[in-house]
Amino acid sequence: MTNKGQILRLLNYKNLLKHLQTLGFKKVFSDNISDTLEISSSLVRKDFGNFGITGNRKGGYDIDSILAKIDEILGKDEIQKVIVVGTGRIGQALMNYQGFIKEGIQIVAGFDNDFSKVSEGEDIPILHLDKLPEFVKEKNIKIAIMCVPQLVAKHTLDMLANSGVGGVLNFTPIKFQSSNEVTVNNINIVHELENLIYIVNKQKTT
Amino acid sequence: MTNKGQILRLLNYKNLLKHLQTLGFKKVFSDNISDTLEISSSLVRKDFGNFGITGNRKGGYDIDSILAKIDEILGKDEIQKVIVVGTGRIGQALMNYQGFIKEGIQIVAGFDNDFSKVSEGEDIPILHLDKLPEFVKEKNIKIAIMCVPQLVAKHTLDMLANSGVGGVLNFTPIKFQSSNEVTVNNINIVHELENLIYIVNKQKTT
DNA sequence: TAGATTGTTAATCGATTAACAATC
DNA sequence: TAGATTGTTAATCGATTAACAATC
Repeated sequence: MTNKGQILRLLNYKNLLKHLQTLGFKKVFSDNISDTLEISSSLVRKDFGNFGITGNRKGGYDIDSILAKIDEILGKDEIQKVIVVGTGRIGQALMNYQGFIKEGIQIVAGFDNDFSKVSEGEDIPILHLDKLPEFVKEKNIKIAIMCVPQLVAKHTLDMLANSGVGGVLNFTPIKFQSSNEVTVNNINIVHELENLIYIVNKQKTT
Repeated sequence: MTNKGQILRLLNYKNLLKHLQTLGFKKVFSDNISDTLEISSSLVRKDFGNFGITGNRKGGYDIDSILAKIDEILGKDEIQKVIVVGTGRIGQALMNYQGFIKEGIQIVAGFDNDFSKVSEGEDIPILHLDKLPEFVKEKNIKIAIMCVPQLVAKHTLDMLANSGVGGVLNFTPIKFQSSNEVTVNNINIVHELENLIYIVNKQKTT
């Protein structure tokens, strides 16, 4: 019932509706949403239907109710603890990214193989990789962001899976498949950029 | 003819084939590729067909030829100059990311609104945002990575489009639509993480 | 009521896969 | 030749959209 893009779409609905809320709107029609997000109003209504969000014929949907329902669907009742593995530039940038906390995501620690990076006293401590399995088990960590060098990516992923992490957001250039133990979502920044370059160059020649 | 995921798939083929090349392989069958990448061999052959990559019945495909062809398709003959707009933690991490250059992508400058960030003498200079339009025109920049705060994202995108940039890789949380002037590819890290959290939490309860 | 919007079913669309003839 | 793989067409699949009855 839930297809791949549906949750990402739900998050877009959420962003838009929160914006409308700050503008003082109470009600919204599927048409309003479809105009802004450039998808059909049918899809908006279908998504809402799939997730049990109901409206009033003629009256549209109540923004507060949708937002409450979306948060319920996403399980926003408790803070999600996330670790960052690999504290190079990108890892550190993500550790300190300010956009997570208001979505209920808390980066609780970084991990690195390099002892000189270790700094246990900080707000968000950086611990040595050796301590990862114990930390994950003790704190019941389910989600990790992986920003390690390509060469150790496979090994790191295995370590995460063996420690009980269930989901990994993978920023390394290696594309991993999800397994029974661990769901991997791959973000390949170089590929995204190359794809964009391709599109732009094609446009130029058309 | 070229559909949305096709170029990203081509980049995955490239990665795999380069790996096979280092292992000493000369030939590859569509079956080999499909096994590793978890797509059907039909799709591999169809992609190759669409891009004019031909093989030999029985003999498979020649790895060197495919790689040459892929680079040709991607337009890898000249270095792509890219700028980074917004030099916060993520912007700076991307400016210094080592993975770009071997794919022919060169970050030529960063831009920031904050004068204290400006440092023109560096390897990759950070210039003030005011100098962006002139820089883009002079150096004929077509691609920008945008990592500015949400509040100035819209304004920055407009500035980029007006300056002649044709493609923007957008890391801000605001989802922009592509227009006639500028193609925008959005990467929303928070949404990717929330999506992953959703998947992992659902698995747990199933 | 008349008009407008939801909820839902059927139609469409596009991407992927299966199947198989051609052929090396 | 016999066997295996490409190249390509037809079938399938899933997601999105169109359409419209129900109804506020």
